[in-house]
Amino acid sequence: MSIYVGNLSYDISENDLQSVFADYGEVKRVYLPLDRETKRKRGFGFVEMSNDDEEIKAIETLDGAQWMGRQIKVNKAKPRD
DNA sequence: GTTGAGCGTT
Repeated sequence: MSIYVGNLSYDISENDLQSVFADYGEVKRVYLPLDRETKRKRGFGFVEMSNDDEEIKAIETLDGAQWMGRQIKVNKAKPRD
């Protein structure tokens, strides 16, 4: 299972994301997709935790939280197609 | 500023 994190500042890094979610459990993977052509950040990212319960807890706690001056959105991510 | 990649046979 993976987590979708939206409404992020374009100024954050994968390390920033990892730091936030690491507070709820071990972060297995973090990914900030860049625009395939411009290489610029798209304002959202993905996080995977080692433990699903901690992952759910992180989603519930961080969704709608104020972070870097923005109210972030956190949800269970959909698998890629 | 809201759902990731690549051009390959795991």
